[in-house]
Formats: sequence, C-alpha cells, structure tokens
Amino acid sequence: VSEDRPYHHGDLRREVLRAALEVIDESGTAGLSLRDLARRAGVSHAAPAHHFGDKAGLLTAIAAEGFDLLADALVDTRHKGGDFYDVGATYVQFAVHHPAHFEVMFRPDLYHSTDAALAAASDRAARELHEGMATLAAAADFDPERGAIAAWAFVHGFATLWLTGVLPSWLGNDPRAATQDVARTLFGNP
Amino acid sequence: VSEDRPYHHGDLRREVLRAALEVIDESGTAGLSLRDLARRAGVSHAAPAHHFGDKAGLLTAIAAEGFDLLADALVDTRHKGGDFYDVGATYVQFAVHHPAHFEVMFRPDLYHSTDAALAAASDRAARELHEGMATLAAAADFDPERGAIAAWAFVHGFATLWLTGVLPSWLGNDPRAATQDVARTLFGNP
DNA sequence: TGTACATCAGTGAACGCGCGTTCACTGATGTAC
DNA sequence: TGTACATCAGTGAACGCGCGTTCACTGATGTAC
Repeated sequence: VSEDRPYHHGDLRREVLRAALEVIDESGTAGLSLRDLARRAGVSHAAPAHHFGDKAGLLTAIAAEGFDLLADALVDTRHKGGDFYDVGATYVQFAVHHPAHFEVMFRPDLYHSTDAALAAASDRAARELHEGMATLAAAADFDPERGAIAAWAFVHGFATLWLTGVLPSWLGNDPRAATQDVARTLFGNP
Repeated sequence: VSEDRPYHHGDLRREVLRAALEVIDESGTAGLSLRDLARRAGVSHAAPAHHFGDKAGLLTAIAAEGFDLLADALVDTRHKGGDFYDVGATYVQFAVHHPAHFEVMFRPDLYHSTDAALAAASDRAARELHEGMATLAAAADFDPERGAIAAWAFVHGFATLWLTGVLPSWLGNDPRAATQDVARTLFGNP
C-alpha cells in the first residue's frame, strides 16, 4: 500500500480488463476472481464491481472486446485482398494471440449473452467470418452454406487443438503458416 | 439422512463418477466440488477423497475413462468397416454423447497428466484416431500426416461448435448425419 | 463352526481460506453560476 | 476568479457461504486359523 497512490486510479476499467486477461492466460477462467483483480490493480476489493456490475459483467466485456478484435482482424485481412486461406489463418492467429478472449467468447454460460454491445460485436464477427469462409466455397464450387460451416469447423478446431498444445511439433511455431500448410494439403489449392 | 442407509455404499466410486459427469453436463467443470458430489451420493463430505485422493484425481479418472470410451468407439467403427466419414462421425458423436468426458479430456490443466492409466488410454485413443484419420489421406492422395491433422481439426472443431450451440439449426439434431453431410461437401466424395 | 484380526470404507468435527456482494461512507473532479 | 454543488470513483467493514483437506475415529467385511 504505497502512500502516494492517488485516490482515482485513472483508468481502472482498462487495468482490470488487462489483469483479467493476464489471469485467464495463466490459469483459465476458473482462477478468475474480482478480489484478485482488485489486488493486482492495487485497489480496494469492491472497486472492480463498480465498473462491471458483477463478475459476469466483466466477462461480458471481455467477450465483446474479443468479438470486436476478431471482426476487425477479419475485415483487415479481406481488405488486403486475402483469400480463404488468409482469412482462416487470421482466425487461428487471433485465437493464438488472444487466447483469453478466445476462451471466454466461446463459453456463453460465463457471461450475459443478452448484452447489447456484446450481441452487436458477436453479430459483426459472425458476418465477417461467414463471408470469409464462403469465399472458399465459391472458389471450390462447394455448397456455400455447408462449405462455410466446414471451413469454420476446421479453423476453430485447429485453433483449439493448437491452444491445448496437443498438435505435433513439426507444425512449427507460426500458427499462420501452419494453418495454411495443413489447409492447403486438405483442400487442394483452388 | 435415511436411517436404513447402510454404512458401506456398495460402489461409491462409480456413483461419484456418475454424479460428477452429471454436474459437469449441467454447469461445467467450474461448478464441480467434492462436497457437492458427496451430498448427491448421500455420503459424508470426506468420502469421495477416499477414492480419488483429491479433486484432480477425480478428473483424472474421468479423462482416462473418456479416452478409453473414445478409443473403444473408434475401434468399433473401424472393425465394422467404417471409412473416414464414419470415423469422423464417431468422433463427433462421442463428444455429443459424452460432453462431460470430452470437456475434461481436453483440459489437461485440470487433471494429473502423468497418471499411468490416463496416459495409456490417451495414447490408445490417439493411435486409433490417427489411423482412422489417415485413411482419408490415403483415399484422397493427401500427405498422410497433414491430412490426419486437418481431418482431426475438422471433427474436433465441428464437435466443439456443436456443443457450444452456435451451429445453425438446419444441420438438424443428428450429429452423425450432420458431420457426414458437411464433411462430404467439403472433401468431395472419394 | 467359531473366533481373532487385519483391512478397508466411510464419518464427523475442525482448520483456515477466499470468495461475491452489499452498503454507508469519503475523497476527488468538474461544471454552473 | 471564486464558490456551491452534483456526480462519480473508490473505500473498508461486514455478511454469509462453500470449499478442500486433514485426522483420529468407528463400523463393516472378509480371511486365516
């Protein structure tokens, strides 16, 4: 407890989010507690609830931020003229670079699914993803709906297995390259 | 607390496992506690630890059982002459029919990964899966290693998304049929 | 058929802990006049 | 330039809770003789 700590933190909301992502990276959502985050931020234990309402509110904010980051990344890839393989690699790269966001995003039981900001972000990400995945279907003359689902399942599974650490080491350390390597082998090279 | 309850439960180990799977199905691994399981089994709160050592020991038993069940199912499918699509459908079906096992199996941070029985079961499942997945690669003239990884990523991702409940409803209720439907669209029909 | 004894399963009290949430409060900030 | 006041951020004490683990114990079972 330093004496010179100011009464107002400055950006406690951001700091709590940052600390929460750090904790989730280290020990998963199970190890997350508001009191611990308060401690890490050097603030009284009741302060975090001030910004997020409750614990689920904090996780809602993380999920919403995650969907926004994913949507941004997908938009960026497509604006750069990326094909399906680039979009898929972006999905996997997002999961690997933001494992805490990724974990929370796909555990809707943990957060307030009805939150408006969350729903908007989630919808945008779903739209971008679907369009990106459908480009594969178009290129390879698949049924677009089934093709998009299949491609999503592949990149989602690849990302999940990568994060779990069960993929063989010959895939290397670069998730983008590994994704494209495996995907091209599987889908051929349309 | 019924008066006629016998001192010895009979098969408390099995009963605790059963209750644990039930709880995980309902509220995930986060909601799991040894005391709650003891309550459900109508037994004193310290009894479960007698059989599993500690909480991680219980989850180790669940993971081991899961890998064994998966390996059995894969063996069965291949003995019946199933092709890659059947094997993939079996993987997804296993995840959907045993969601609690599936969840625990791929969260190695929750259990004692060094346990001998677990390692044996896990190895057997990995071997069976790899062979099943590699049949696709053989049939479609892919690189076998990459093909196996890609096929695994697809079925794992499909299973995960199915369990999360984010797949569109037009896929229907039958995970086997849906898996094969989507997979055939994607891979062509070798 | 009976008895001694080892073994194992389950008990219940106790420990110390960290948690989420509530609530009346105080300190700081900024805006209206 | 100064002052009153509303607003917001953060405090700290308190609540009640459920948890995992330990430990000396007791009840039941089965085996050796």
